[in-house]
Amino acid sequence: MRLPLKTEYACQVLAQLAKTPGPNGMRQVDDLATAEGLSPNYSVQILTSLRQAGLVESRRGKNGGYLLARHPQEITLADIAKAIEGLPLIESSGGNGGESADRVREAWDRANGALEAACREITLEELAVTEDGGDWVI
Amino acid sequence: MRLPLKTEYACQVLAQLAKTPGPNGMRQVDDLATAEGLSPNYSVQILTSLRQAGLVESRRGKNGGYLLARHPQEITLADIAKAIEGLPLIESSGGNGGESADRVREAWDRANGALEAACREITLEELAVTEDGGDWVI
DNA sequence: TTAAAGTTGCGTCGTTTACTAATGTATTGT
DNA sequence: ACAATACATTAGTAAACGACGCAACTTTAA
Repeated sequence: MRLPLKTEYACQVLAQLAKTPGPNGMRQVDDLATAEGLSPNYSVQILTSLRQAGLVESRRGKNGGYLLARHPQEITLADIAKAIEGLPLIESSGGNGGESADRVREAWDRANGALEAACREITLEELAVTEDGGDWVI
Repeated sequence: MRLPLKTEYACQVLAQLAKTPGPNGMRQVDDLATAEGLSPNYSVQILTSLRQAGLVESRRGKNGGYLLARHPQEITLADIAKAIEGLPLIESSGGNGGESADRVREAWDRANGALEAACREITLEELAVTEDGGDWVI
């Protein structure tokens, strides 16, 4: 199965935000989009999802922009994927009434659980490592 | 992301085969398809993929059918998914040249590794438990 | 007040998925 | 040998989904 591009883009945009130091590290859409090779229009839609999920905050009007809602260590791949796609990460389709359908679904549910656990251990901080070691300040 | 129906169906068909006792437990397409609520035609395509991956064997002609190529304990969700979709289980899309694209991909590669490991621990035997405890004989 | 910036919703085009159908090929009972 | 049976392969297709682009609206700083 393919990881949705939107989820990948969300990770990139957040990584970019995480590289912006300080609690007032605000960045504008065009800036983020350019740095990650995305269209500004689509980036907006992604950032909107992230805001609705509480991962970023926004300021409107002149000098507006986006900033992380919490420390990069407190944002995981699971959070990001949930914000974009919702949980579960792997969703099994309907169930067709076949004899083994329920058992198959249970098995994949367990696989999904393992994936989610792994994603909860991978934080935004790892995605935002910059070559000069510049780091987030409280 | 959605687990492809085809993968789910493959699990169901294999579970059905695993319920057929004995090393000569052969089943015909129509039989398998009916038990799992699938169309015979589509089931054939799935079974063909499974055969090409070496998970089942087939006999043509009168009294033909399908049977497992090895013991249910030796067939895992990872094997099945690989047969239908190929590895990796989670494939990240291209990479757009963005600043953080590589790091994001690495992170999801690790998540994929965890998922694959979990899928290697879930065997066909668990999918084929029958109420009367009837079991596979060598 | 005006220009800059985020917000929202709609539309659309291309790809993928989940099939159906038709035709081919191998095996076996008689 | 032959016909019935069952697997094999390929082509085609309709619906759903993903990945955007566009346009109109709202908020805010200067």
